[in-house]
Formats: sequence, C-alpha cells, structure tokens
Amino acid sequence: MKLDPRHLELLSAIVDNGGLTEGADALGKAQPSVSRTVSMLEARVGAPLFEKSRRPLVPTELCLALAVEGRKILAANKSASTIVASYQGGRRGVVRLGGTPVFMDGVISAMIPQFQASFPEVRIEQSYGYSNELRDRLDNNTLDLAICPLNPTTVGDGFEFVPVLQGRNVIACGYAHRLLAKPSIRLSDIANYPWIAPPTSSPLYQDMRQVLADIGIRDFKVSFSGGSLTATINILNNSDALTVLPYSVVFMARRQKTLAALSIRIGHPERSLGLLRSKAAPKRPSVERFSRFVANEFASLSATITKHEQNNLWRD
Amino acid sequence: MKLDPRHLELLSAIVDNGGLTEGADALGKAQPSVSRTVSMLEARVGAPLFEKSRRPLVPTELCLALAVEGRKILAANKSASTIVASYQGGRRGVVRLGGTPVFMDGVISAMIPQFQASFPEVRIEQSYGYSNELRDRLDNNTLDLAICPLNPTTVGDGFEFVPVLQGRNVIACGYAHRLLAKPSIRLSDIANYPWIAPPTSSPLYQDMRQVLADIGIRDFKVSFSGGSLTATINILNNSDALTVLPYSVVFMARRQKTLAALSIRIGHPERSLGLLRSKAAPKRPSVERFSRFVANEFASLSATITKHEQNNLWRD
DNA sequence: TGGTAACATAACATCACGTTATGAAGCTTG
DNA sequence: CAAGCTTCATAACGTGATGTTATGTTACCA
Repeated sequence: MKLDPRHLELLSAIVDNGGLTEGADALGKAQPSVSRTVSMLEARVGAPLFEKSRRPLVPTELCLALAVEGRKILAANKSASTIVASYQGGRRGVVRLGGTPVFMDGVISAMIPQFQASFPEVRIEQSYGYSNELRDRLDNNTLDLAICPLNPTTVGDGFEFVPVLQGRNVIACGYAHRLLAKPSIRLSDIANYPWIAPPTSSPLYQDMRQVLADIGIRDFKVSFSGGSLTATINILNNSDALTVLPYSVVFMARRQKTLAALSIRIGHPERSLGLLRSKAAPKRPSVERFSRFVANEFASLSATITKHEQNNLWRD
Repeated sequence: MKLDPRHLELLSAIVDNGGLTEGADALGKAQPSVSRTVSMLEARVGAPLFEKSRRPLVPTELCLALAVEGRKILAANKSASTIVASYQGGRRGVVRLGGTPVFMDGVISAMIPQFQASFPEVRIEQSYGYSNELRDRLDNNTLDLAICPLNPTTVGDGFEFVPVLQGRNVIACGYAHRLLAKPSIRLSDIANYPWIAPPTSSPLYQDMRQVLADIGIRDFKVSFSGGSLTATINILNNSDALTVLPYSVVFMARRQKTLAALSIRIGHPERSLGLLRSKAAPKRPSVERFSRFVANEFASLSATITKHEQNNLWRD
C-alpha cells in the first residue's frame, strides 16, 4: 500500500484546520478537489478516514495517525522550500572564487568573513591564479568569479568585466622603515635598498620593473622573490627592503600596522582591479549576491581611500 | 516555491541509490520518467540538481540538501504505509465490544489481555448490555461486536450470529461451600440456602427461576440481587448463598478458586453464547481479527471443558 | 422548520506521469 | 583508441489524478 505523500499532507491540513473546507483553502485548493481526494483515499485504504454524517468533519483514529505523518511531510516540504528559496535568493550555495594572490590575501580575504556573517550558508571556494589562467577556468566552468587586475580594453569577448578599483601601485615598506621618518624622500635614498620582487608571473613583477625604470633606477638588488604577501610583509618588517604593491593592499594592511607606503608618486598601470565573469555561464544567485557584495565593498573602500587622501591622512 | 513531495522522494532515491537508473527502479518506475521529472524540477528550481555530462549522475549540493528532506518524507510515508497495513491486517484499530456483564467479566475479560499481548495497537472499547440493547447498538453502529447468549433461531435478519459455546448453567456457590463436601446432594439440601438473584434484566434471572421451578423449588429466599459478578462472587464466598451462573463462568473462576459448582444436573436454556454482529456494518479488520480470536479462544475453552468432564475432573 | 454552512457529486479540461522505443554521450577495456 | 557497454536524454503517446465551476445533499442552529 504505497500512499501519495500529498494525500498525507492533505489529511494533516484537514485535521489541523478543523474541517475539509478550511483545509482546502489552507492548501490553496478548491473544496471539491479535497473532498474527492479524501474519498479516493478512503477507497484505497478501505477504511473511513472521517466519521460521516458529522458536519464539522471528525477524523478517524486512523486518519489522526496518518495526519501525524502528514505533518512530518509538510514540515520537510516546507524546509525544502526554504532551502530552494535561500538558493534562489543567493543566500545559499557555493561561490568558486579565484584571484591574484596579493589581492586575495590583502583585500578580499578581509571581506569574506563579513559576507559570511550575513550569509553563512554560502560557501566560498577560493583559489589563486593570474588573469590568463583565471580566464581559462572561467571558460571551462571551474570558476564562477575572478578578481584580478585587467586592462578593461583587453577583456575578451566572452567575459564581462566590472572594474571596482583603479589600478594604482605604491612603493611599500615595513611599518617602521626609516625612510618613513624623513620629511622628503629623494630617489637616491631608495636606490640602494634591497628589493623584494613579486613572482615573475604576477603583473606586479612587470609593474615593479616599470616603476623602477620610470624613476630612473636601472640597477637594483633583489633580495627576495617568489613569496606570498605574508612572506613579503614579514620580510619587509624585518629588513630595510622595499617592494611595489597595490595601493589598496597597503591601505588595508595599515590598519594592522604591518605595511606602509613611501610618499613617492609613481606611475599607475593601465589596469583596473575588477570582477571578471563568463558571459556564457549561468548566473547562480549566490555568485550574483557575492559579486554585488564585493563591488559594494570596493566602492566604500574607494570612498574611504579618497577621503583619507583629501584629509591628507596618509601619514597621520 | 511549493515543491511536490514526490519530487523530493525522487531526489533522495536517486542520491541514495547512486544513479538515476537505480533510483528509478528503486521507486518502481521506468528510467525516462525519473529523468524527465528531474528536468522539470531543475526548470522549476532554476538550478542544476545534478552535474551534467557526468555519467554516474553526481548530485549538486542543493540536491543533497533537498534529498535530506526527501528522506524524511520517504520515512514518514513508509511509516504511514505501515500504519495502513496494520489497520488492514487488523493489527491496529478499535473494537467496540459489548456483552452481558457476567460473560464479559467472567470469561471475556480474561481473553482481552491475551489478545492485546499479540496486538497492542488494537484498542478495545468495552461496554455492558443485554441482547436487545446490544442489537440496537449494533444497528445504529455504536457497537462492532456483541457477545451474548441468544437462541440462534431468534436472531434477527440483519444480524449474523456465530455460536461459540453451548448455553449451560450450573448452580454456583463459594469455593468452600459446605455442600461441596457432601458425597451426594439432595434437592432438599439446597432448598433452604439463600439465593443470589441476577439483575432482572439478565437472562440469567429467568434461567434461575426456571431452574428452581424445574427441580421443584417453588419457594426460595433471595438474599441479594442486582450485583455484578464480582459482588456475587464476594458474597458467595462469605455466605452460604447459592446462585445460577453459566458453566463457563464458573469454570474460569475455578482457577482462582473463587467459585465452585454443585454437581446437580439442571436443564440448559435454548441459548448459545455467541458473537453477534450487524450484517450491514462494514467489516473492519480489527473487528474481524478480534472476532476470530475470541471464537478460537472459546473453541479451546470448549475443548478444555469437555476434557475435564471426560476425566471427571470437575471435583478434583 | 427554515436557513445556512459544510460537504458530496457531476462534468469537464489539462497536465504531470507512466509507458516503450530510440538516440546521444560517458566510461571502460582490450 | 576504438569498440562496446552503460547511463542518461528525448520523443511520442495514453491515461488518470487533480484542478476547476456548478449544483445537489445534509447536518446543524436558531
């Protein structure tokens, strides 16, 4: 005797609402539909489920026992509906996120716990990579969202790129670097410090070479290369070394007093940090929501940075 | 987003059986049916439930979450099916049982715990009454089964009567009555003892008058009347009183040494104890099962009584 | 004893679900 | 790496349960 779970739901609706008519519109159906379904069920079961010839329909004991199961089904169904609604609202799901190491560690990783405080059911699967690799992975759908610096004009056709922060680098140093104490810094001052070079595959590597060339430094000493942001920061704070890092990364690190920037204007690359997505891939709500969140965060980060600059607070 | 509980069952079946095909025949359906239902669900939900282009179909996280609810629904459904099966097998339900007080208390009440040991989910709603009242209540469907003494030829048309024990009365007395010590009892011996009269509405009342008339006792002293079997037994065991009771009742009470019978043959009424039911009423399985049980019990009781008589064990 | 409210019945449309047959695409295996 | 098997998807079709509105019964209440 296989029963239709909807019939059990129906029984519990009738029982719990005290009548066939009430149960019917609790389920959003017309009364005759429910009436007939009950009849068919009684025929199948071979037993009366309600005492007939009683006007506020009185459930049989058998019916009450089945209604208990119906309630369980209704509950499970409701929670399934909630799950689906969460998914559709982007409050549940997975976001496969990729980005360049320095930005991910230096900026994005601070945003994620904030996001997950609001949306704990969204799981972030993060990975690292540079723009070409990220594009590939967006293409073969192993990534939902990439965060990387790109020249907006060179974004491929199949991609959608939303710039969130102007590309701008600074010369970074440890928080207690002795150059920070000087009122003005001359190029000759920085020429002889050792440099930390980003990984050669990082766009920062080219940036650094360009920056140093621009300010006339042709010959420089690389004391360390290939490390992550954490390694770089550790070394900067325990040596005289300098390096080139994105403005936003240094800005964030200032709060923990782990990085500082020299007040030397350097040229900025023709790139913007932005959110890169595949146009072809179906837009999952969780990815949508996370993207909006990150864009908003960067908007307010931009505003904060601008405000700091206006107030000349950079070296407060 | 209201979901069909059957779809959730379906998801859990697919997930738990490791594939669409396996899930399909776990549900007893053809594979294309399940395949299409999944497609429709995905369209409704707006999200993939399985990773496509993978041959042992891999469920999405969303799907897994929904499958959890599906399992709950399957479990509730299964237990509902069990409930119905129990009902249909007569292992669950209600039996509204009525009968004459002496038989109910003296014989049937001993059978009920035995029945319920096997079928604890069957509830017995017992009540007392005499044949006319019982017939009425069978007619207006406030009773499923009556157990009472009837003349099989006078059973009405709408009833079905199954005799289970020959009508036969004995003169009953307390277990230590001094008449029991006498090797032979003469009518004059019993004439002067006080008598306990059954309620006048009881057939036993007429029986007693008939018996005493048959054995030539025209004048007798009624010391107590109107009491239940318990009251009767108590009085019998604390006095010299005598009364007329069904053989079977005295036989059962012997085990507890609370009643005995005088070895005087008396005429038996043209009645049989039997199970009376309405032909019109739908046959509920629990009533069927209980009726069969009681009939069997009486069959073996009859056999036991016969055996005792053959072995002359009556006054062991 | 009406009148009202609740349930049952009738008649009909439709759509999801079941079926079989068949196609397409992964995975496996020599 | 191609063959073959397995697994899933699609197509075409019948049907039955479910929904609807309209209307009939019948229990309850005043």
